[in-house]
Amino acid sequence: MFEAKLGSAALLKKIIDSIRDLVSDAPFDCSENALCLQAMDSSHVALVSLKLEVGLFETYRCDRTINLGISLANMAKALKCANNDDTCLIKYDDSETDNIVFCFVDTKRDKTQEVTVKLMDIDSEHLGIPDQDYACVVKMPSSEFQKVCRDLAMFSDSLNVTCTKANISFSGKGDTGGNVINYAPTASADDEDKKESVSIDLREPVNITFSIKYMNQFTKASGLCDTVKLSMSNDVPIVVEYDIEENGYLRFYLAPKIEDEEN
Amino acid sequence: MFEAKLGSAALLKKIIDSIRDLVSDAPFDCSENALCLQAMDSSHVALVSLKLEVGLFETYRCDRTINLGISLANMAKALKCANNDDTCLIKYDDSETDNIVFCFVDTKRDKTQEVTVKLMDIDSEHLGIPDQDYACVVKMPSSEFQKVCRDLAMFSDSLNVTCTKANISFSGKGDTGGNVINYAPTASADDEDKKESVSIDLREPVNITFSIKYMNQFTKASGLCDTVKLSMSNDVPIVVEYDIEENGYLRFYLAPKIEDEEN
DNA sequence: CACTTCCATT
DNA sequence: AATGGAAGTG
Repeated sequence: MFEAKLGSAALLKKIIDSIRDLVSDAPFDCSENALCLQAMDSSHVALVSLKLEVGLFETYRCDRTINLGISLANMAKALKCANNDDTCLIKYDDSETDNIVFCFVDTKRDKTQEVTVKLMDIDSEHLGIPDQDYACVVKMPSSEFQKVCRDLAMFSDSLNVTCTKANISFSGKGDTGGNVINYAPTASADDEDKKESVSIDLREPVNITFSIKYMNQFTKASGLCDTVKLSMSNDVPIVVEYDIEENGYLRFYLAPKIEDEEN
Repeated sequence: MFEAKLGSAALLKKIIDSIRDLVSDAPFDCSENALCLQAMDSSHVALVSLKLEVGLFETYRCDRTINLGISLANMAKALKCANNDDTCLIKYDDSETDNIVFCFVDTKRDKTQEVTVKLMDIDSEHLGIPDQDYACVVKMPSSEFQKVCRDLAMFSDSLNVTCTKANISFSGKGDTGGNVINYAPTASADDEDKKESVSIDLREPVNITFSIKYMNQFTKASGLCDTVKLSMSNDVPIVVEYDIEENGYLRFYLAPKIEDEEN
């Protein structure tokens, strides 16, 4: 038996909407401490890692570790049935192993809704991702990063990040044009302005290039968190991370492009 | 000579837009007391019945009963020419029997517009629909019913309604999932809350199933009225009714699906 | 947060 | 032409 209740269905909606274009079917790992999901995107280039800790839920009960494979398209359909501030209970009953049930309650309307979604078998290749130290960690407003990616995509297929202590530069170049965007990290470390500012925590300079198409997929999660954290080292996958209400995260991993010298 | 003037073209726009996908050509019965329309949908499964009583019009003149066949696509085109709060005069002149004319006036712009639409011959099979007593009459916010139909369509082709004194339940089930929506009728019969609430007037319990595709067509009329009335008896066509400003109605009739037992 | 409208897509 | 998504308004 697994049962977990979210105060509002909106959160889960946002999460699923931001990964469903990347991953069509995903295994949810339900355990005592958290609800997790890890999956490669369909072309096996990017990795999505989601963690929703117990603290996010109003109630949480997980009798035994279990893995539930779900079509995210169907899950999105189910969540679309909820109003944003409906309560959302996720329920899996061991006696009814084919399905997962989402119960939405709108108390002010005396309305109850039980949406059932069929489960599926997914071989969950739980990739151990090493927690590693990165040469450079940048935090910036997620809407700002979203715009950077959108703007660079105008002319380019790839996004180059060059970061020093004094500056972070995003750039892209294509046949018909190019674009370079620079941010100086905000001097004041005031927590006040933090949300609006770009901060750079740098051990050594970084110069690294990614497919912008995937980046633009990732930034669909911008609504989850005001701030995005980019963790980078040369020649290592970037981590694009959105915190979820202090009790979880949605992380995207993307390997750098191998630069074809002059081609 | 037939001449009837509506205070705003918006009303007629809404009406035509909500039935034009169901019925492509329709006969308007103009008589002394009302402008009526009855038509089967193109696949002869659903019936649309519209009545616009004299009270809806600012002026109304109908010398003799007459039937005007119109392509609703063309009528929609004509109405699209009007601003929503233009005045709308519908005019048919016996000396010009090929056409109907819509005159739109935007007084604050001193703008006048005459749109002429060609008439067509339609054999109007005026089906006498018996006024009957239904086992169950439910009133609920039309937007709510619209959402119910939309949500059920996510996983199912059909909508089952089960209604008792204490509860109304809409449900649907498909291969990949299902959905059950329950409403407890609002206890307070306060007219105040009436718009927000679900009311059930039940003589005997009902359990009946319909094609959701047609229901979703019907609910396009939700903008006409805050409340929808569902009149049901087992094995009898449902009536989905939207009142039009206390002086008319738009009703949809749909025969129940014959349940294939276990298949 | 929800509704409405508009735009883009299939 | 219809559906679904996005944006702006109340």
